[in-house]
Amino acid sequence: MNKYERIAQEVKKRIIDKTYSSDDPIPDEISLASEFRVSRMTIKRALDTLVSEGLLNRKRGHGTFIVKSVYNVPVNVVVNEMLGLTNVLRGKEIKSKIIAFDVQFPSEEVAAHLFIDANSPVYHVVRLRIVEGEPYVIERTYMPTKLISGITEQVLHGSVYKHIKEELGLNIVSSHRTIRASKSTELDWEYLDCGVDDPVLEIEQVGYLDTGIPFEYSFSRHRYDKFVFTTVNRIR
Amino acid sequence: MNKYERIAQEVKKRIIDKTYSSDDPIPDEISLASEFRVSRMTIKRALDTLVSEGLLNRKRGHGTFIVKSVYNVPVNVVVNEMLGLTNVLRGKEIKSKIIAFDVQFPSEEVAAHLFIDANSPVYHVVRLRIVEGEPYVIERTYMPTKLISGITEQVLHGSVYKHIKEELGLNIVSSHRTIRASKSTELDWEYLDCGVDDPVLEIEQVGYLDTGIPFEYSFSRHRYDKFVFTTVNRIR
DNA sequence: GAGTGGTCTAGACCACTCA
DNA sequence: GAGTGGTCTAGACCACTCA
Repeated sequence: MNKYERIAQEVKKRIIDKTYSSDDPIPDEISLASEFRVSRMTIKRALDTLVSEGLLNRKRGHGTFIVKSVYNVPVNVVVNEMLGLTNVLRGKEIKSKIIAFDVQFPSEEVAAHLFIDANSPVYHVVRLRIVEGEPYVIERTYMPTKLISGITEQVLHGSVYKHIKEELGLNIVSSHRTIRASKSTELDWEYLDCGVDDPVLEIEQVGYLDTGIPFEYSFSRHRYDKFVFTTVNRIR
Repeated sequence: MNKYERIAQEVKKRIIDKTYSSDDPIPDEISLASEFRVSRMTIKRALDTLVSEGLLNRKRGHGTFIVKSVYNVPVNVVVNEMLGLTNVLRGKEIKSKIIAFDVQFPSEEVAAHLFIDANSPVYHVVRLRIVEGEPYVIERTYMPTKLISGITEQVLHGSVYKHIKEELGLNIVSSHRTIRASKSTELDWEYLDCGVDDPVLEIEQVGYLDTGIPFEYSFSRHRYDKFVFTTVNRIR
């Protein structure tokens, strides 16, 4: 682990166990640098990560403060699903029901999002993910067969992300997401076990490899009464 | 403007006008440092901002690449509404219809989110924001009267954020948001002019001042067929 | 082995806040 | 004026990628 990660972790610990009171600023950067025997830039880097996590708040000329709401941590769920469900819900029992699995030519929309032409085939997968026996999400995913090869029913019953990383040796680095409310459809009623007039929280996502190439275009549909999406925004 | 902001802007320009081809890496950090006559750390800082905007992608030992999807920029809307609608939609005609405006004791939920006790009064405001003649969003907002004083109908017809900044001299720095799909209610049918079985995209938000103190707790409800929320995620 | 980005240093000067 | 965080420098060493 890097110095700045180690320091961020330690400061986070001190915030949570109230070694640092939320009434006063935490120690200034120069003191922290001397305590941890690192340069001030490294302290700054460590605190940067805590600021972006929403735990700290800096005020030039004044100090670095603990965000008051740190203590009521949200219960939410849908936040880093892009690492793959298998990763996010580690330790829970995850099952997948394959609703559709075929290869097709991409629609114009799919081709545009995956940055491929209309003649490059894509996998089309619809899966219901079941967590601890409860229907969790319906995922509709498109992946270029050329880039993401070797998808089988067996892979689909496990983790596609693991297959991409470990079998194909590719690195997933980022995703662009669009979140919307949607009317529920027959598929939702049947598999998410939701009411006919229940809405659905849909997350549209394009996932990118470290090469900058998109590897998946997907739509994840969640029950409106069980899932929310959370973010921290910071004005600069 | 700082050096790193200026450089980020210039590099962004070169990406968009294709001075840098998306097939090759952009120039390495040492070359950029020498071109802009700054240190490598400053280049790094400039590129950091473009990486977090989703335009660039770094690969250690290899180079810095343009994310292919840069060229199809999304049309979306709900992304930085926290700066206040008046700010985000600058130049457009924004009207506000005040549906409710009163002072009340906070519910347990409101008190907890605003970090106040049950005896501290809060403003309770429900506004319909109308942009270019179209209903845009219904906002239900709670603000502690002690912290955010001087709210009047006149302020509510303009920008509350402007009031907070310019009249009260407070600095808004961040917000925590929860996004969900919700069933529409009578209020939505009436004011958002949506169908009885249309869902609504709701954003729950706690806004923070630079002191770390929450100043508003709000719920913004948008038509599901006109609004989406977008984010960029990056795995570290 | 040459070239790349990642981390880190030990300083400097500055802008801002508060007393 | 003392104390704080913000920006920036000119280097160093390292881990990783590719040929």
